[in-house]
Amino acid sequence: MEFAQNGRYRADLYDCFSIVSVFYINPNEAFQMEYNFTSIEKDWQKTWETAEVFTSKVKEDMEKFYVLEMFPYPSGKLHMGHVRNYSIGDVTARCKRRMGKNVLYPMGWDAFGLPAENAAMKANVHPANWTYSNIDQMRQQLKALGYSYDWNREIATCHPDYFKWEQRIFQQMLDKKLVYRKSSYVNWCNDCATVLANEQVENGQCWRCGSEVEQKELIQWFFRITDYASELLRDLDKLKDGWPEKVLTMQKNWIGESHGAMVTFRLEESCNNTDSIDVFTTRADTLFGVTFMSIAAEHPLALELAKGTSAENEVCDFVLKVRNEDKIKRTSEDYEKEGIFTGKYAINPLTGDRIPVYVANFVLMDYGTGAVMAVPAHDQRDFDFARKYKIPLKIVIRDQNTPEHPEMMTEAFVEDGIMCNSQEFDGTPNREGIGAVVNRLSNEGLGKMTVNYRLRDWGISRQRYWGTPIPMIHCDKCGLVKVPDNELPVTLPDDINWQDHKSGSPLAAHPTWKHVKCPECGSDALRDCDTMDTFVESSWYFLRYTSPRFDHAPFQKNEANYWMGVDQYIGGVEHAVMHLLYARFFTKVLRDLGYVDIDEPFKRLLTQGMVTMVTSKCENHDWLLPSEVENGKCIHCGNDVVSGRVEKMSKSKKNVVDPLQYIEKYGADTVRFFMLSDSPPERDLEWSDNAVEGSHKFIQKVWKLFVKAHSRGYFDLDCTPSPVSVLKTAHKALKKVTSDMDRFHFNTVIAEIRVLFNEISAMEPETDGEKAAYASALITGIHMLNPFAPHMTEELWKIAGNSSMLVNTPWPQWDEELIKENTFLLIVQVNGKLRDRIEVGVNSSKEEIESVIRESPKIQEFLSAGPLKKFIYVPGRLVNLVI
RNA sequence: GGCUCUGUGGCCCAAUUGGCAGAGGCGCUCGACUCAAAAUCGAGAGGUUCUGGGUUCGACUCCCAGCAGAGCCA
Repeated sequence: MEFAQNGRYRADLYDCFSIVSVFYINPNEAFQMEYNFTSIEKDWQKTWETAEVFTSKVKEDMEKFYVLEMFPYPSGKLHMGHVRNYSIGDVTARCKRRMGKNVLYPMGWDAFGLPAENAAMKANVHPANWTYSNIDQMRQQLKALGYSYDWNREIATCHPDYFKWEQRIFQQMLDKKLVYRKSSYVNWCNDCATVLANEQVENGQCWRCGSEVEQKELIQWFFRITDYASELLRDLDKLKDGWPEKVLTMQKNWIGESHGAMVTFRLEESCNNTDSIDVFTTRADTLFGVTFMSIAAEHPLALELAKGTSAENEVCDFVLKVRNEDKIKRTSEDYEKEGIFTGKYAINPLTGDRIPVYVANFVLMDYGTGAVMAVPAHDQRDFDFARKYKIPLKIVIRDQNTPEHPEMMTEAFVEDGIMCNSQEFDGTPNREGIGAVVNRLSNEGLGKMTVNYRLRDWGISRQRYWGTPIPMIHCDKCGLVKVPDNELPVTLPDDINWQDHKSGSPLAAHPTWKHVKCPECGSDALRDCDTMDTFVESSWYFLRYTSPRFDHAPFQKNEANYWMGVDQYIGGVEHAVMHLLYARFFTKVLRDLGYVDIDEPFKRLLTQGMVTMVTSKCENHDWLLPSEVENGKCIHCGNDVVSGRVEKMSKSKKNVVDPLQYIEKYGADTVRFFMLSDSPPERDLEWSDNAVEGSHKFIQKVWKLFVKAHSRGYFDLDCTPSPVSVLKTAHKALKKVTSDMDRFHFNTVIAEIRVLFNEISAMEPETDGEKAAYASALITGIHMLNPFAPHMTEELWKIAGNSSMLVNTPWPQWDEELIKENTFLLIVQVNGKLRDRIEVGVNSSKEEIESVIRESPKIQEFLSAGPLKKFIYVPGRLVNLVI
């Protein structure tokens, strides 16, 4: 039976299979012959689910493989970034499964967070209802894509059975002194009465209400991640084979280890019971050049020092002004450096010089001790500051070009040189001087070598509703008391007045929720009304997946030890620092709490590129959706549309397409196939309707080839395939595909599969042996295509007469004998330039090759031109004659 | 300003250890089919591998300098 190859047939495919096409073929066969992706995909999804083929269990005798994608926030709508992320993961999972690994491939929801509260305010729908209904929608969308998740392990972090254990972990961390409370400055919106994350501050204003954001000092809960700074840095080494270099670098920079010295500067007169200020410096060699000191506006002494001096009011104004400024702005290069003299002096520990103490706007409390020794002659920022405020400079390192007098300097001297004006250290190269100076300080009890980290402790308090309640109680008599074990989880109250935007934390504003009896003394007490940063939930969810319904602990140790670590983690590079660092931290903490025996959660990490698309702009209607552009014109006004840059798909630029529409139009297999076919996973992928169309055509072509072979009975032949070219191509492809799969080169895998099907479609088999070879090549092709287009290949597998499921069928093995070549095309170069190609035997010796070459007329020409100086032979590839 | 990554036909991208620059897709041209078009099938064109140096018998690949873009940090 031939397939109708006219326009109407194809149009029918597009119109979702009107009955017309059935008239071309036998009605009984029509059902199974049509590529009706809608029903094929639905049927197989149901079959897989019923047969529980993706359910995973610990099998000690099998090698495990844990594939994980960064779980989504349940916004309710899948976008192309998700589709790409999960398609990469699913191909990996399906492939490893068929290669004999015991695969764990779970999915769940990062379900706490602000959008649910915004929805509650806007639409008066409870955050829980909003979230769970979004989850239902998204789960359905994921299922429609045919991802092979073990849905039995699904978790939602907003479920009490999940955050109960987070509360337990919090309390255990508290016992281990890994949790503490301290006062710190936060972005605060007065109107919304809440803390804002840095990314919620836009141009110094609240992203939601637009009012001015202030810096407010607030008591907050912190995780002592700095206790693990050194291990987090050191263990990056264990990841260097499996993680992208750039992520490792980013983490390393973020932790920011620097070796230096802590130096104590005595205050001339003690202040507020403090008689010294500590500074951290990596440049102890410049200590003799210190001419002033700068402290942060947030430094506890900033206001105290000026008390009682004539400058008190001015300093106070300045400090308060600076404290309200955005921290990111304060560290930027073009920020105007300002400061004010507090009127007090510190003493240089080595020279005894009086050092004026300034408050400076560019010094942050977050780094080091919040106080820095200023060496204007050898630090550009200090230099600028000193010039501005007419503070003297002192040169303590010089080379031959250093001017005699500091006044002659036009910029700071930051190079290495020889120390001068430095007492006994004069003449010492400054690098050596660092250790020598610290030695003296340490002998005199005024300083010591120390390691400083840029990494700060992790502030986890959020004055929000939709998060994990902090399981603590404040009692006037007993202080901070843990909520007893048998009262966990502390759950959220349901009856919140969402129309009241102004009362800040909904938990604090709730009339009854916070009022409890102290578990220790029974007197009236208050619940802690903060909830945890949602990054906490995502810091251990991969462990919960290993025993998601376990109800005696966060997870079961033996299950976790079997499945962990994650063999392949896949997600966006935007989580390169925060999430991945927090998850690494939590893993180490849980290890130290005895829950699991691993040091690192993610063995291999793949950061997938973005899905990009060209942007379109109309001068009357601004950015346009792809659907608002027709033939280069705006559909609203007919003006020419200007195509902008290819950028990450974003709602603001409107260069977005909806995955669901494409699934409906082309099927999940086509969409998945396209997501992986063009670019390697770690690079950006440009969305193009034409290319998607191309993927669909290929999928259809495979279908048609297969159906044709089936109708001609090729799959029923009981004879040995002839070793024809197409069979050889199939086995070669299989070999390359198998190895490229491992390297995540899915785009080259797909290219290889296309090559095979191109050759198959060009072949007209005649003998039974050829027909059998043809069928065998098709089957091999289906095997390789299966992880990418699982539904269609499963259907074809069935059509070919198999009663088993392809998902359960082991990955095929190529026949090395079949792909072995006896000869190869030898490249002959003369002086590096290609001059001839000669077919030679694979096992030819160097001598045989040389004599063959000498017979080549083309080469003889060159040989006669001069003596052969060198004969280079690369076995199996080429020779190069140097003449 | 520092660090990292990327740069190959018009476009997305291959090229495994330094060894023939081209696998695959999109687009384009031509042909077959058609009254015509679409689709399908077949054929084909298309190059300073970002630039300039260096190492080498030989460089897309390694090194140095620069340019452009992206990311991270300051």
